[in-house]
Amino acid sequence: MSKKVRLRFAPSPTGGLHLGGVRTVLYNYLFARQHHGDFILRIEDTDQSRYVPGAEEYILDCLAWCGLNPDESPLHPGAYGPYRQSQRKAEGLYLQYAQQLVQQGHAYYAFDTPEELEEMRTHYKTAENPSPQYNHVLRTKMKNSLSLPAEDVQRLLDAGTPHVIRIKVMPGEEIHFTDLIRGDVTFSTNGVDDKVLLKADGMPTYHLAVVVDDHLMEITHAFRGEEWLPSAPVHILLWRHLFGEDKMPRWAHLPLILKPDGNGKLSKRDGDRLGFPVFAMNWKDPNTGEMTKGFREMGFLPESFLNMLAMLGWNDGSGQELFTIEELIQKFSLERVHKGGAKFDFEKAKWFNHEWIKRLPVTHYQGQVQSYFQAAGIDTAKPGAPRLDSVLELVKDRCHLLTEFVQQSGFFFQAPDPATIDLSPVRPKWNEAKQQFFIELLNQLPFIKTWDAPTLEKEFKEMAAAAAIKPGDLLLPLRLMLVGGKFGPGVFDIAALLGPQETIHRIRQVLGLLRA
RNA sequence: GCCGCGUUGGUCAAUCGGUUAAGACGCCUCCCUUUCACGGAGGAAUGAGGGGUUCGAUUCCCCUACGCGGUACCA
Repeated sequence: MSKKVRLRFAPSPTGGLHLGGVRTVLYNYLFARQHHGDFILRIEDTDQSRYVPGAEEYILDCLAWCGLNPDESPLHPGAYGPYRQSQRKAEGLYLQYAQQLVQQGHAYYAFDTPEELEEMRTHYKTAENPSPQYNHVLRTKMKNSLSLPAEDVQRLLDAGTPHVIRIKVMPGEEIHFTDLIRGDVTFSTNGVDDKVLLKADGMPTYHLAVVVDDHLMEITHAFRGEEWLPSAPVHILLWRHLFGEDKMPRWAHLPLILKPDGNGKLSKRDGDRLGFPVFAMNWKDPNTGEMTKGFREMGFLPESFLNMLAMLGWNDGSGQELFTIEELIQKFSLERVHKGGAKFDFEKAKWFNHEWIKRLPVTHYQGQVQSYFQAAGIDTAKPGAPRLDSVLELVKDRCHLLTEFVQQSGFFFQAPDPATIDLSPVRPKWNEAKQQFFIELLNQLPFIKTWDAPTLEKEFKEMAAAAAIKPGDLLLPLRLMLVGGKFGPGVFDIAALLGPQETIHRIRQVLGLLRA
């Protein structure tokens, strides 16, 4: 009987949730669900200097919006708590393992101050080696329990001298592991430095924490961004010394999401610069007060957001691009995840959203659209107004973003101001015959027995024929009267939803202007 | 610099040694629509370079180039 599959997403609460982070969550979630396992959220708040209030709650909110709710989290603890590393540190979880490593001879105390480290780096920096590492050769020249006499070390320790614990990496060894996406990856320990495991403030670094916590939480599979690949050997060494390499979770290093122009990781700045969101939801930096737009507020459906992210680095090989979350759970496979990074394409993202707007029932997103109307000061519920769902149904084909419903259908609820309508497209060709036609139309409209689009169209065309005017010459004026612009669904569909009273009212208003 | 990982159209990408190298987004043309879209039909556009291996390489191997990531008491 194999162990239950358990995966974790371990963000540090330092700001908005990046779309790459959401994709990592998604892949975690899909894999966990597919294997009937657990998906865990663990907060990596080991850097107190980067603590941002509200960030953790924000991450939870983003996951909730996406529907990627963890089975265990700080809010819903399971049997493996606590789920914040700061709390785990308070329980002394990390210190004991760090000390165990020192006792085993796999780690050591280092007393170098930040200034001394800085000095070392500038001192040993050369053209060939711009970033000297605290490693097996340099550690002999530094202040640590390997270079200092035992008595000195004990004295420093007794005096409470600030110190860190570093891993002791032995040179000349090949470390390799099998990445679930990349296959065999090999490193030489010669290039691995003596990473700090436990900081002077007693907090573990990511390196120690991720290993200890993954073990204690019985994580079986660990997905993370490709930027972590270079530190994998440190984690493997730690696993070997602490818990046994065979107990280590299977690693998968996900490809990066790149900026659309040029190269490099997609950053919040790229979004600002190019005009698209990078965070899942609006994020307001509590320190600067700066607000960064999110996909949700930009008018994205969680269904399309996830679908789009899933396809950024993965496909099922069939050419299918539209997937429900259930289909993704069923079909997702790490073997089909790309190795190379993918440039983010906002146009394609909007296409996904458009597809989902079309395929989902409008009632599914009516609430959110309603809030956009509200924000625009448009009351969709005033007496006599068309039903919002009918309106949305009619215009959804032309909306890529939920926010576009306002521009596309606002006129249903708020009559265009006749004074501001641009009548120039019809004015030059306006004549007495047309004027008469609309006067006659106004007279006939109240007598239409069945107020629906087909009937209206039939009546309208019959009248046009009787007046010997091409219907085409009358449609644009009618559209301008009802809509206020050259856009929107079929005019008769619009009139049908508007109802007789409002239709007549709008025609009359503008007709008066055209006569002048 | 060093280490690691990558590299099929503008972008996302299929192909797991033999194909006219799919499909999608975007772009262009046409049709539909007496608005704008949707939809439909077409079109332009791709294997970084060089060596091997092989009857045959986009596919396997090596080198080069390029890109990215890492090289913190940040994650």
